[in-house]
Amino acid sequence: MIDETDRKILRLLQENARMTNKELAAKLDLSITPVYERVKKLERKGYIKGYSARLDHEKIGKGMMVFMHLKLQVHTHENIRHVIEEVDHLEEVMECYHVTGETDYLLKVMVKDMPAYETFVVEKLTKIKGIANINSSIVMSTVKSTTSLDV
Amino acid sequence: MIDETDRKILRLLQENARMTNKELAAKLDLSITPVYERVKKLERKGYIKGYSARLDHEKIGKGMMVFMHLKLQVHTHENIRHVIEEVDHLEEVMECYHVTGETDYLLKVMVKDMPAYETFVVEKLTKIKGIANINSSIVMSTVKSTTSLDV
DNA sequence: TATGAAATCTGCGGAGT
DNA sequence: ACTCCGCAGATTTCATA
Repeated sequence: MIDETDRKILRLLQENARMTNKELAAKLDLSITPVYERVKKLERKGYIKGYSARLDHEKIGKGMMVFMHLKLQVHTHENIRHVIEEVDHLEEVMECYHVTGETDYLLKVMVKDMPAYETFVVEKLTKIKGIANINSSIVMSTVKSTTSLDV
Repeated sequence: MIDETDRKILRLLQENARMTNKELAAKLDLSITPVYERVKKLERKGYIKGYSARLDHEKIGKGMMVFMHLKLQVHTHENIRHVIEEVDHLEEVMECYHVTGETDYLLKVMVKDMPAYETFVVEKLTKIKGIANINSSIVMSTVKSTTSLDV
């Protein structure tokens, strides 16, 4: 199990994954060695799965975000497996979840702009066999977006 | 503008933000100095917004994810501002978008489990004035989840 | 906790395009 | 002017006691 000090480390590394052990130690009022060992332990035990750079979507040409609700035609094991496999390969699909409710799957899609979105839908998504229905919610603005969980 | 070398750096840092300049240099067939300068430039120009540790949701007690579609009662400027402000403060809300379609806002919510989810809905979300309707999609499984954009 | 060697970071001078 | 390289002092990492 992890204690409050570990949780503080996780909080700080969520905000800035490149913070040095020295900086962490200063904020936690510890010496460098125990911090170093705690971070290694958190990585080893899988609490920390990795470290990512957060990029500016607009600047790198992914200014458009769309949430797409997919409904399957038939819920056979084979059809589900096929759709999942195809969706998984699409680079525009950042996230895909099997959800409860009206629809079966929820996709977060990121593309450059509206023409790119149309191409994605026409050339890729609708070519996948087994999808009965697509309902899209285009993101007009981001009210909140964080990757930092409340540890 | 950024070139192919910069894009490679972005790709690599999206996968592992803690990669050293030495490692980056080896993969890019460059010496350490230009890599160092390019990374600093990408940070300075805002292509890189920061670095985050990716945590294991289950392990840190956020095993349940729910997408919530909110519809507002009235779309006055004042009501919108109020709802946005309240939602922004909720630690369970990881993301909130203003979207097109049937509903007004889409929220990604992360909580420990079903009781925690119920508490969140009853004690926090439904106490916000101005929300007419909530439609929830509970995540049963994650088919795909990546933070790495196709740079 | 503290020490110290190894690795890495980081800024500068300089060369090539 | 831009991007590269190598050098060297400062800083950080990480094993050891």
